[in-house]
Amino acid sequence: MLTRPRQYLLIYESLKTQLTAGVYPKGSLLPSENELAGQFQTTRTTVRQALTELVRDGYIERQHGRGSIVRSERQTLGLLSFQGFSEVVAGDHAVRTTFLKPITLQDWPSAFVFPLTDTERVLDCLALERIRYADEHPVMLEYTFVPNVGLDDMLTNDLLDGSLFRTLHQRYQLAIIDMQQRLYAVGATARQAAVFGCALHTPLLYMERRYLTSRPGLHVYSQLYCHTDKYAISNGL
Amino acid sequence: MLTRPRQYLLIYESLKTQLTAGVYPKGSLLPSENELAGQFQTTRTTVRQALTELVRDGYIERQHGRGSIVRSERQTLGLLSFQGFSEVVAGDHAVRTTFLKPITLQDWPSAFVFPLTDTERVLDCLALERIRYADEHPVMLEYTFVPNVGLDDMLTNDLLDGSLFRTLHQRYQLAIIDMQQRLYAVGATARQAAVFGCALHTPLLYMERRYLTSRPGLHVYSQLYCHTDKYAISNGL
DNA sequence: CACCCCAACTTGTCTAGACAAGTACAGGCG
DNA sequence: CGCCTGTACTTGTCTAGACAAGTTGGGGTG
Repeated sequence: MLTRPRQYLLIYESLKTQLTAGVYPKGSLLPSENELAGQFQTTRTTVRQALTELVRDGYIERQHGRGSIVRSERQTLGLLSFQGFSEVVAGDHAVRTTFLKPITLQDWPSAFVFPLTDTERVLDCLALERIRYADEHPVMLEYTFVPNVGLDDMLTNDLLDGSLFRTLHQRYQLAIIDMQQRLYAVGATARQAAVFGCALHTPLLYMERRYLTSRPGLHVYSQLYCHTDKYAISNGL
Repeated sequence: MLTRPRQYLLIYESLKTQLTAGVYPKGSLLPSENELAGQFQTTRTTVRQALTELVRDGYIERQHGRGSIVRSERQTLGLLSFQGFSEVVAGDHAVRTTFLKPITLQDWPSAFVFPLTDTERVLDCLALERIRYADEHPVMLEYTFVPNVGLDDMLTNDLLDGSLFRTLHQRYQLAIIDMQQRLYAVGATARQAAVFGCALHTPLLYMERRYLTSRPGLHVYSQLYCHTDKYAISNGL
């Protein structure tokens, strides 16, 4: 009564598993149809059926004469993608970051808007307060909190290329793998109006972001206020 | 130098012409694959390639053991979840959607905020105007534009489970694989204030979103206004 | 009449090839 | 050095079958 397993689905599932596991980097090529046919002991037709499904699902693209190109490493990533500040302000603008105050080592804020994990609660945290400029206009006010897992010397060393995420990744092996956020529109407070040079109650974009890292139970948290009159917050659009 | 005409495209065009001319009544069956192979002096494989294209374009459905059915009405099923509205409003809330006006088939808006691809420019578009409610409070005003790739019967058929993305994927093989967006905070206009029942100039979150699909050069576009006083816009946080 | 079973027909899956057409790269030529 | 060209490799199209599996309808049986 068992239904015969369909080969092209087996191949499809196998490749999909590898793709979501990140076995093939984005932009790289899958093995050719002939190679796959050999690996799975079947014909090119059947392999092509599996590859067609992967195209339909958006995992790969195909290019005549070239091969099957991996389109995304992890289809499971959320829709709201995360990027650094320089990729986030729409268009080609000169971006710059200043610190409102030096990085501090402190307790987690009381009444923190994010729930902490048990791992994080027993640690103190690094706090960053930064202003981001596009073409010398202040566009973003960012408060960032990082659990202090041996990051003490970040207090004295500069960030690599000015990038927090690059520093965490290259110097501390903490990779950012996903991001969750809540979005609000709010009216500017007096302090924010002063920073952005705008009127009181000007609509600001307010984001609460939790970045998931490669270490379970460890996150980077950010609260961001954005002045979007001149510059949108974007990801690739 | 003439490129050899591709047989499956000839068959595809021939059938499409007959379908749009109403040669086959809705709900009736096309000639079987073997009959078509005979008519076009080719093999079943080639005929199947043409029929597969017609399914992708939404002209026909296929039923194992029965035949190729000319599209008319459709049933509801399936549970593929994509990041839709219900997952996007933070927390556990009863969500509901209403249409401000019926879905229309129209030209692309003049001065459209999104640049169109060549593929899209030659098509007309489906326009949706929807209000989203959380716990019976209006929280989102959404204008969506979909290039009309054989989606005409979306004008008369309901969305599967009320979900546009689910409908596009299951009924039209259009998978949403990525999203790009620009975010702004803006003050509510009179019209928006009326929809949300808020004061004029209340800060609203305004998003311009481009959804990439599994078909190159085809996108779904949305402009969204969100009232975030009571409900944040979130993804998983 | 109601029911079941079987035959004929349909689409789905798969094989084992062939040739066309696009791509990448090394090697030779100017 | 720059350019072209040939070759190996890739995907795209197509043939001529085979068997599996789902649907339909007719005929026989109770």
